[in-house]
This record gives sequence, C-alpha cells and structure tokens, in this order.
Amino acid sequence: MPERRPRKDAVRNRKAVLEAADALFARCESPEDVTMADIAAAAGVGKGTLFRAFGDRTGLLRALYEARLEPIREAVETGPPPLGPATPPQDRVAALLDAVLCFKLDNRRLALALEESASGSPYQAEHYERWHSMLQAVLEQIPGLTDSDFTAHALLAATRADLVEHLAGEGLVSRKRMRAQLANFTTRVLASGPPQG
Amino acid sequence: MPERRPRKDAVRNRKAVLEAADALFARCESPEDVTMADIAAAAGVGKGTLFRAFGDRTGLLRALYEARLEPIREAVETGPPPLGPATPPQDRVAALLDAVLCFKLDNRRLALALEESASGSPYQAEHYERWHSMLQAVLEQIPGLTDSDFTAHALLAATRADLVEHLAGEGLVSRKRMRAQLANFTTRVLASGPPQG
DNA sequence: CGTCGAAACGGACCCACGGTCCGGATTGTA
DNA sequence: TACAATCCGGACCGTGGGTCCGTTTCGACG
Repeated sequence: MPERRPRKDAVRNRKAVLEAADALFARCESPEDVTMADIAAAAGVGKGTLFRAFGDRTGLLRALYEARLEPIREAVETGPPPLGPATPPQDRVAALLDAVLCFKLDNRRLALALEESASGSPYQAEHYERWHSMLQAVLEQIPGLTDSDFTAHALLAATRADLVEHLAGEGLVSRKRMRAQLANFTTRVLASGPPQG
Repeated sequence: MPERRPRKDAVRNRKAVLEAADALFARCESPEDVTMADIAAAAGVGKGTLFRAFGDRTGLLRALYEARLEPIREAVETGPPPLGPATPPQDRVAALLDAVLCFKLDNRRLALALEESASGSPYQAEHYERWHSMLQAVLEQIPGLTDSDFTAHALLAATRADLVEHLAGEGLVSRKRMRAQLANFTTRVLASGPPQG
C-alpha cells in the first residue's frame, strides 16, 4: 500500500480553509458565531470539502491550534533555555507556563473556540496531554514537591483560555501584569521548601 | 405596583421542572444529551412552560445550581468553623476550596452542564463572582500574599468541573485523594512565608 | 356559585448549524 | 484521448434551542 499522496487541489483547498478559518477567528467577537458554512464560504469552498478534510469542527480547530503551537513545541523539546531541556527545573516550569499563557493571549479566540467546542472537554485533546506530561516530568525533578500529576493540572488550569479571556479580555489586566501574576503564583507553588526544611 | 405573587400552578410546575431536571442530570452519561424537551417531558410539562419559567437553558441550570449551593453558601457566610467567618484565614481558604471541590464531586453532571453551557464562560455567572470575591477577601487577610485577585482565580481554576470530571470521572483518582491533593496544593500556595521571612 | 380578565399552559412551529450524500468536475496516468 | 480514482460542492437532513398563540386554569369579586 504505497500511501499515495493527495491530489494537489486537495492540499490547496486544505490550506485555503485553514487560512480562512484563521482570519475569521481573529476577527470575530465570539468563536461560536463563526460557523462552518462561514469558513467554507470564506475559503471559497463547499462545506463537503471542509468536512472531508478535517472530519468535524473540533478537527478543524485542532488542526489550526496544532499548527500555531508547533514552533513552541519545538522550542520546548529541543530549543535553548529558558524553554529548552537544559534549564533548571524551577525556571523551566515558570518558562513553560509563561509560554502557554502568552500563546493563549496571542490566540485568544482560537484557544477559546477549541476549549469550548472540544467534544467532551479540553482534557481529551492530545495537546493538553502533551503539555501536562511535559510539565509533570519537570515538576518531578523538583525536590520536596509531591503530587506532580495534580500540580501540573492545577497550574495549567490557571492558564485556561476562558480565564485568560475573562481577565485580559477587556483590557482590565495588562499582558505584562498577568504574566507577572502567573509567575508569582508559580513561584509560590514551587517555593515551599521540602516538608521539614 | 403590589408585585402580585405567582399562581400556584406556576410554582408547582417550576418545582416539577427543577426536580425532573435534577433527576435527569443525575442519571445521564453526559450533560449535553439531556435536552430541554426531555426535561419538559419528564416534568409532565410543555416546553413553553419551561422556557417561560427559566428563560433559557442556562437559566435553568443556574437555578438548579443555586438551589444546590444554597446550604453551602449559608454555611460559609454565617456558619461555624471551619467554613464560617470565625476561622483563621489560611484554614478558611482550605476549607472553602475543599467545600467547592466536594460540591463539584457531588454534583458533577450539573456543574459540568453549567460550565459548558454558560453563555460566554463560567466567569459570567454571578455565583462564580461570589466565590471569587469571598475567597479573595480571605486571601487578603494572609500576610505576605500578593495578587489576591489572581490567586483566587487560580485556586478556583483547580476545581473546574471538567478537571474534576477528568480526574475523578472514571475512578482513577479517589475522592479522598483528590481532596488531599487540592489541600496540599492550597497549602503550598499559602505557605510561602512573607518575602523576607 | 357564576363570571370574567389575567396569567399560565403546551405543543406545533421556526430556524440556525453541524454534518452527510451523491452527481458531476478534476486530476493524473497510459 | 480515454478512463479510473479522487475530490468537489451545495442541496439536503436531523437535532435541539427557542418562540408563538389558541386554549385552559386560576382566583378575585359580586
């Protein structure tokens, strides 16, 4: 089974859809008023094409999200400090969370759309699983810190898209301030010395 | 304008709807497969009645949620320690979060339904605002703790219904363990002494 | 108890949206 | 040029939240 590659009109259309969706989500007020039909129309494509390429709404959102996330993922896995592997655990945890936060600030609508569309919950998505296990692994290297699994979840929960939107959404909290607050919070969680230290 | 009270068939039906909805959400697998029509049917009532009484789906969910929450709210505002006002701040924060967690464990489906239906986000709901400001006020009494606003959000985020469902949902994490983990996490956040001390 | 206006009922109806289907157009190969 | 294989696109469908309005019930008053 030679795994024949797709026809070129297929790849062209796929790209068109991604770009159109990206633009629409960037412009819209709230993610749920970008319909699949809108996206198809904006991409100059039929709905059938759109669903064939991505399966369903969640699939499209995920594809978009993953694409945007790719550079960060690479920076985390093989890049230089502070995101890369050569960073001391505590600093790296802070850097990871800061990166997630910045990503959500820069892609508010998209992140929001994905987290609320996600069939079931955001916790089904594999990219969440990636972030979580990454974070957990780093937390595990910090002496005196227990429950790394739950802690990773709890820290990531502080960067949930709707919370970010709620705080930063109407300019009530500046990007800078929010990053500082998250950093401070993270520090607190990690700072407590070992139980009897 | 004497604010005439509602007719008794109205209050009877309202009650019937609340009870029916409660039962349906308790039984169902996932909240989104309880439709408004289902609820109306189970309550022996027309859809019109249901929407007239509660406005929309979110309104119904909120009413249910508030009703369930009432006893806890009272315990927090005027009850004895550890939930009541006479508790030292740190212990009270832990107690508050534990109460929220237990509530979500006991009302998983309902909390889930509300958080995902919520027009906009869970952060619009007034009961969230109540919890948040309560928690923030208590945090403010803890010396050396800054950013009480964000901290309150972040701590509450660790009790989000979908996270609770994700962890406790399939019996992977026991109730007891989850409470312990949250307590531990809370302790860490609060434990860091004042900056120089 | 009979009357009557206001309030509530209920289910047929509407419509937006995600998702499917299939006849026809495109692609690439021989 | 011929012919599969693949893909296209928009008409179509089912579902579910929300509305509308003719009918019924309530309860105040005589």
